[in-house]
Amino acid sequence: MISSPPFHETLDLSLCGSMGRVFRLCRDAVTLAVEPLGLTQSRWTAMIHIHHLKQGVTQQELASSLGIEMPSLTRTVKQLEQQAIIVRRIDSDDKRSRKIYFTEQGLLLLDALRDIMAEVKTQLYAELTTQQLDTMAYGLVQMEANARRCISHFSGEK
Amino acid sequence: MISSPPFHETLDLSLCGSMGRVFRLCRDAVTLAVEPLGLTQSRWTAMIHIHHLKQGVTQQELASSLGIEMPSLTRTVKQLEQQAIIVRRIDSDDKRSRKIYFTEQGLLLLDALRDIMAEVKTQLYAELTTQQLDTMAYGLVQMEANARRCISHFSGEK
DNA sequence: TTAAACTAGTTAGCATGCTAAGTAACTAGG
DNA sequence: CCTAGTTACTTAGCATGCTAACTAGTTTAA
Repeated sequence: MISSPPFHETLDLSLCGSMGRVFRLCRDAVTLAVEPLGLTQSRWTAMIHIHHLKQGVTQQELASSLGIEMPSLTRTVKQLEQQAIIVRRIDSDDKRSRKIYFTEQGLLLLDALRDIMAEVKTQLYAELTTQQLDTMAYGLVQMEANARRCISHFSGEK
Repeated sequence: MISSPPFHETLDLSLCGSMGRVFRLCRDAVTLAVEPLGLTQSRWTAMIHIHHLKQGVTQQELASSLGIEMPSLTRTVKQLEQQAIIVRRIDSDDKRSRKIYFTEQGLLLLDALRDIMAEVKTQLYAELTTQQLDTMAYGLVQMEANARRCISHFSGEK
């Protein structure tokens, strides 16, 4: 157990630097594993979210699920469409929004992706107990709330 | 306590997506708070690390401390030098390496920065016990090791 | 001692996040 | 019904991470 030095000493330095580094490494691990499928990080992440949200999701909903802004998503969905992994159809009820569906080819790719991800995930969570993972999840949720409060505090102050 | 649903359900979706999102939010919180100082995230992060590593640190050492690659750092130190926050001097013992020092102006800025960061840090860690923070730190260290192993596994396989 | 290998740093160009500002479609108030 | 505001999406351009490939010192070994 790496319990000393404690968090506020180990990570004080970079504050959230460790989180960013671990995030990039995990991302790279998956991206490397799915490389044979020709997907980048933003593309495989989006595919997984589309799958969980069910097909016919709007870009707005997808962006929100991914926790990114619309312009960031626009680029990714355009690429997925160019690769013929998804198609976008204008919603007949609201012609502003575009609903996303997997193509047949996209569905095949999704299956392959999910198999590989299950494998990688096991490796990334190795040596961590469910309880530790839960504590981390709780901490992340709490820090997210704290950060949002902090951001509105400082931007309101301006 | 947000203990249900557990980690592997809440975060399965994005795998490390939450981490990335929280990381970006924390970063934005600090960057917003230090905005009056005219610093971007990469610049204030580098300043804090230079401070902890002591002046005269090489770019190599700094990049390693930040957990980023040399080319990423090159851009940042160049900007810090342009802003007259640091100076770089060629090491007389090894003319390839450039050692980094704060200017007087840079030291003043550093003090202001550290004051603000102490404040923000308190807000970001609010509602989290030392034990929870330690568990998170431990988890991050473990996941970092897992990810590195995973990456070498998959790149070796090619 | 001199050629090969390594190391510190740079440059160029990609991936992915963002904000600001624009367009087109929908909604609500007069 | 028309204007004003809102909403979904796009475009343009910045910030920061990366890899690949270069320069120029340093080290190693024949």
